[in-house]
Amino acid sequence: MSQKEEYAQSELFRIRHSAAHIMAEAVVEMFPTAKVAIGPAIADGFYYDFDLPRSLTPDDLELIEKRMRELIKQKEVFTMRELSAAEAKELFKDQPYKLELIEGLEHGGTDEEGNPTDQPVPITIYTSGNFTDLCRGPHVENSSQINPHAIKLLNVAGAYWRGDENRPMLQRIYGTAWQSKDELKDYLWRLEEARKRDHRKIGKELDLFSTNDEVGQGLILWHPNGGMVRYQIEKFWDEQHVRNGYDLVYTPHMGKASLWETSGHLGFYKDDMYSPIDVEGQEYYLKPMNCPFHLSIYKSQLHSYRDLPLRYAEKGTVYRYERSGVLHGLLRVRGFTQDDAHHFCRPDQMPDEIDFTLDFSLKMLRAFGFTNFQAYLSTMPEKCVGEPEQWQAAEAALEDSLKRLEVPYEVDAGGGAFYGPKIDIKVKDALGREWQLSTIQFDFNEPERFDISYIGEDGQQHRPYMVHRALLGSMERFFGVLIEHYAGAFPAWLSPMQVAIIPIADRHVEFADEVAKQYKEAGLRVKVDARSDRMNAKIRDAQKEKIPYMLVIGDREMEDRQVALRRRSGENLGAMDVDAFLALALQEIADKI
RNA sequence: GCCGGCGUAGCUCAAUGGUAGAGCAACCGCCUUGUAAGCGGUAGGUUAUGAGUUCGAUUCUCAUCGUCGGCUCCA
Repeated sequence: MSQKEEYAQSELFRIRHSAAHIMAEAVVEMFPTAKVAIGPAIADGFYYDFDLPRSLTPDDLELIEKRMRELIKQKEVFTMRELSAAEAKELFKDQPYKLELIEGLEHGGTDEEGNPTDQPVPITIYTSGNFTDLCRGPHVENSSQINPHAIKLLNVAGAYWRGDENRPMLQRIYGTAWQSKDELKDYLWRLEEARKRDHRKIGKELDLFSTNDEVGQGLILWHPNGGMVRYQIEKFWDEQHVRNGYDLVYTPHMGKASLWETSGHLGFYKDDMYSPIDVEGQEYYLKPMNCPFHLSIYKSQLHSYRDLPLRYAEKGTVYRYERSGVLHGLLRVRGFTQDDAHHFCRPDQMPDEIDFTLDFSLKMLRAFGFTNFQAYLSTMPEKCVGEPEQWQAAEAALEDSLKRLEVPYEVDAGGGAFYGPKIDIKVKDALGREWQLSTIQFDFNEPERFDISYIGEDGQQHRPYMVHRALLGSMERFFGVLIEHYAGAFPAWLSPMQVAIIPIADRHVEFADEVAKQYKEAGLRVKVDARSDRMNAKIRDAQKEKIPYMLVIGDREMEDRQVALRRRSGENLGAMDVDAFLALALQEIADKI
């Protein structure tokens, strides 16, 4: 059973779903002309969509929440009744959204949660207190099972009816509900913690990156500190790729319209691409993907079956149109650098190639401190290109690799792109949140379109398998996730500044400079805080900058040519020889801790 | 793009229909310091941009831009 199904059957799910009804009751009481839409339980809580005569304010939420507590205390009983479509339509005659749902239930279509239903399903209503809702349940038996001190309304947001931007905009109230007050407290703490770790906030505090009105939305400026982190990531990435049989390639930021016609992007991806640029009467497009260029490199010469597999890797910067409302810090931008690669292999190499790719992917992610993975295998959709045998072989290879490497996974049957099946890997961060990073996708479309081939043992042309993969996803997104995972306190190997040397008084600065010079020559990123401030102030500033090592130098240290090490954790290791610290730091950096 | 909120100094935030103030940061000076803020001073703003209402707008209205929470989509 998937996590989702398990949740749907849990007590907590019923509590949240019921809380949504109680909330609707309170809202309808407050706005008798309200039209109600849908109100499901979701991860960590619930929501309900309403069509209301005016916009809700935070004050309204408080009133509604207060009223919910009163209603809960009235021990409202949830009673279910099945009825005919005609009866239901009469009952909800003033509720257009409900009528639409009833139509759907009657004829098949989609249910309350948007899942397709093949055939007419029984129509049920639930009544609690003065509120009756079209609903298939399940609910708690009565509202005393909802803990009035474990619910909280969180925010209001606009939401289209059925998620369709051509339909009316409704007001959605999000709430959370738990079994105990402590669980609620814990959840609110997690929300607060997430706010503190927000990469946009930390990005500003640590001067990592910014965006700028004049530059444009969704375009990231990497400041020196962020740039250093990125440089370290990329250096490691390059080394690992070269060591693992990749060829590094570099390709342009734009290409002629004909290239994108060949690749098919102008057919199926045009909405995500920017308007063409006119160059001497020819149309060029900024690249939304790197594949056509890698395919063009592949095509630049003949390939023998002996040359395969070939792996072209590139940190390729792409541009995709994103609607202004969806942009979000580093996580959703308009220009970003994918850590992209395309593998070309023979059919007989394909399973090993997938094994390699998944294994390499996990090793890379582990190097950055991620240890919890969840994979999603998406298989053949109804509308697709390629031969069914190819799909089956590819899906089998993907699934076998997941099993062999013991990655927990769920299958999204029919969820693949039209051009091939894929594995998406999500990592869990320090707060237990999931982020999608890696993706390993087969592509049965572009090899055809570009008509790529290799010469087999038989002297004939054969079509290779092509796999598209990104491990970190994009540098921007990955950086955002790293910032939140570490709350800005990067491991030493990634820290923009690794060592802060803190002379206690002016007379120690000269020795501090000497030590700094030695460390810099050994490859450490070091600064001397020579300001005339108190040592305490310098420590405080270094802590706020999240510098992993602080070295205090006073009379005693200078006398013995030592440094007193204080770690970012607050741990004070006392004085040690200048060389001893260097060895320690270099070791920890090499170990990526 | 759409619905709603927000936009005041580098940062975090005050204030008012009569042209703005604090803390931190910056700069200058004093202090020469022992594991998370020593003290004093100086400077810094066309209150996002544009238009309108008004004797007067930073405050009210509208538009634009940006941003935040969502819808949709995804790296």
